[in-house]
Parts: sequence; C-alpha cells; structure tokens
Amino acid sequence: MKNLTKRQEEILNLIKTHILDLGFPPTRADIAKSLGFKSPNAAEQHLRAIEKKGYIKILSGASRGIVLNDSESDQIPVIGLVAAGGPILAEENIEKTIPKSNNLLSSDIDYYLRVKGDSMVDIGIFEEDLIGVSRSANTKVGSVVVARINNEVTVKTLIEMSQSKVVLRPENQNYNDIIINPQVDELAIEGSCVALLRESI
Amino acid sequence: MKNLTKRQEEILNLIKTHILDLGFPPTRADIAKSLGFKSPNAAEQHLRAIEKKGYIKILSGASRGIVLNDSESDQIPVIGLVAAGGPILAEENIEKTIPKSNNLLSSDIDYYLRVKGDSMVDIGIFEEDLIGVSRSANTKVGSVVVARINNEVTVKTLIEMSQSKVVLRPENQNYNDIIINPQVDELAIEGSCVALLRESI
DNA sequence: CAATATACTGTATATAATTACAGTACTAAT
DNA sequence: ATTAGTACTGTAATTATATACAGTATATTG
Repeated sequence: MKNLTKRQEEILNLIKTHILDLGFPPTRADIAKSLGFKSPNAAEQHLRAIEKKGYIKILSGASRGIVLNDSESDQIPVIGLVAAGGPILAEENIEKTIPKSNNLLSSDIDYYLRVKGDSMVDIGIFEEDLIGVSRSANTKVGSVVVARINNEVTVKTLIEMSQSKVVLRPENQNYNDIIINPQVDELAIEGSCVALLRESI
Repeated sequence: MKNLTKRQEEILNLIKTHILDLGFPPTRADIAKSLGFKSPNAAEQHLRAIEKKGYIKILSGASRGIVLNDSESDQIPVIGLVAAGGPILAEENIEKTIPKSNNLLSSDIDYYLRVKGDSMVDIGIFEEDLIGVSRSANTKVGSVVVARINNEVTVKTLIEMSQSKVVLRPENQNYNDIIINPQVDELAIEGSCVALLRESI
C-alpha cells in the first residue's frame, strides 16, 4: 500500500480517534475545524487522496460515510511457522491478524506466536496455543522468552543471562537446558511472553 | 437498566449491526427503511425511548449521532469465585467484563470463568487462567465442561454421561474421577469450555 | 518543461438528516 | 377515568453535509 503523506496520516488518525471517541466518523467540516482548515473542501480532497491510496473508502451520498479499510494498525499479527533466517514479522510468516481488543489481554502484545512442539507443557503452554509476545517488555531471568538461536526461533524460560553464558530451559522434564555462549552462537531475544490464548480446548 | 420493548430491541440491534457492517450508525431514514416505517419520525421516537432507558445517547445536531452506551451486550463477564447456591452469572460473581472482540476467540463465549485449583493442569489449564465458556456449544463426551454438582461449580472433562451415571475426570493424575448419579445428586452442565486466556505468563 | 501530486482558500448548491408539530390507535398503570 | 407509554403516519422546516467548481501556491517526477 502506498505511503501516506504526513498530513494525510494526520487526517487518518483524526478519523480513527473520532471513531474511537464517538463511535462514528467525522464530517468534512469536523476535520477542517480540527486541523484548522478554512474550507471543508481541504478535508474532502485529502480524503480523496487517502481513498486513492487504499486506506479508506468513501461512500458517496452518505453523511460520515468514511469506511476504514482494515489496516495493519490495530490488528495484531499471528505468526504461524517462522521461516528460518528471516525476521519473525516477515509477511510470509503471518498466518492471520486479529483485532487488538482494548482490555482483553495486555495491550503490550506485538504479535502472537503459534506454539510448535511440547517443550513448555509443564507450565501449561501446549502445541497450537498462541502466546502473546511483547518486544518491549523487559526480559528478566524467569521470563518466558522468544529466542532466536542461529536463526531458529524457540520459546523457552530464561534462566541465566551473562556476557558469556545464556541458559534457556524447556519446561518439560524430558528436555535438557540449552546453554549458549552468545560469543560463539548467534542469539537474539525477540521478546517475552505476556499472555496465552487457546482457541480450542 | 430498564428493559427495552421488543421493537426497541430490534432497533438497537439494527444500530449495532449497522455499526458493525459499515462503521457508523444509521440515520432515522435508514432505520425506517429497514423496519418498513413510512416516516422517519417513527425511528426518531423509538430512539428517544431507547435513550430515555439509557441504552444510547443521541447527540443533537450531529448526523448519525447515536452513541451506544457500554451495555452488557457486547461485554463478556469474567466470573471470579462462584458463590455457592446462586447462578453463575449472578452479579456478585462478576469480577469484571471484557469487550467481546470479533475474531479473537470463538464468538460463542458467554462468559469467562477464572480457574481455581490445579485439577486440570495436565491439559494445560492452570490456576488463575480464564476459560471461555459457551452455554450453547454441544457438550459431548470428551468435552471440558463447567458442571455444577450440588451447588458447587467445577471444571472437568466429561467422560461418560447416561441417565444413571455421569463421570467427570480431573486432568491431574493426583485426583480421581468423580462419579455421580444424577438421580441422587443434583447435577447441571452449565456449559463447555471453548477457549482459554492466560493474562500473565 | 509539462504533468502530476500536495496542500490548501472560497463559494455555492443539492441533498442528507435531524427534528418539530399534528395526528391516530392501542395498552398498561395509577 | 386519566395519564403515560408504545407504536406508528404524514408533513415540513431547518440545519448538516457532501461535493462540485474555480482558484493559488509549492514540490516532485518523467
């Protein structure tokens, strides 16, 4: 999708805010007033430009007939299988997106990751569960983290972390701790798990 | 909140549907057309009545200025501790409510129940988890169900169900099956579990 | 250099929409 | 018995809104 200009983005945000606050989109006059335009036509022309770029749809004849196209902005991606090598949030990894709901779970979730394997069953994380991952939540010892070891993504509990030694523990008695020297192996902590969703029981 | 009449409820639903479909509320004329009124004033007067009863707020002068008040209807209650004796959904049991999000989890969830105890840990249901309960989903053998046995509410797997014998299994090796004769003990299946939420990992 | 996009002002108009007023008819409650 | 509520029709006026047309000015692109 084509990029919006700064002004256009301002207007799109205004529309979203208006909808969030009042439950319906603004009029051209509302937009003009909010942004200080002296003519509603300024808003009209911006809307046309934004529509042309695919972010909204304008229903002709209907007052406030601005329909937001599902943009990524308030959708949280669900990551299915992470392709080796690429970034987690690469488009080919996105299984679907789900709308960000206000209070349902922590608002700090950047994406959901579908769990593969049984390495975390002892703390109730099962295959096919979705774990909510925050990239910004501070990862401390004891956190369940999403780690990338030599381009392979895995979910484990962070047990120890120093310059020369990182210990990741599978929460399953059948598996052993993973001990990594970050100076030898490539290691990145992608985020930490802050929530869990199970769609079918 | 005062109860809506059948017609008023129809109109409120129409408004909600319109918002869901298009992203903004209908006009009086839209409502009149949908319900077959020959005058937009019929819609107007219904709206006034619905506002008076507290379900919506009408912003005067604004086109489509119908604001839905957060009614229970699209909030899902979270049930904390179920008081013995009363119905699960009794007001004193409601810990909070969370907005119903469209696609996040099954739309069939009537309420969330906060899990107490460790009787279901083997299938990854832990203390403090929220399980999404559907009252309408058909409960079959193998389902995880919310059962009420002699006024005590519990979550277990339904193993067997006949006129004279019902078997409920805790999914924890340390506990034994619960075998009930529904002709002796009072038993009600309140619903079945269709989803799980864990707010902190 | 011309065409196109951005970013507006200013005016005007058709139509979309709210909303008041005047009725009719039925039902439930005080 | 009367008041209030429900459930509408029908008309009409006022205001809200979309939207076309005519400009001005700057920046970007082929």
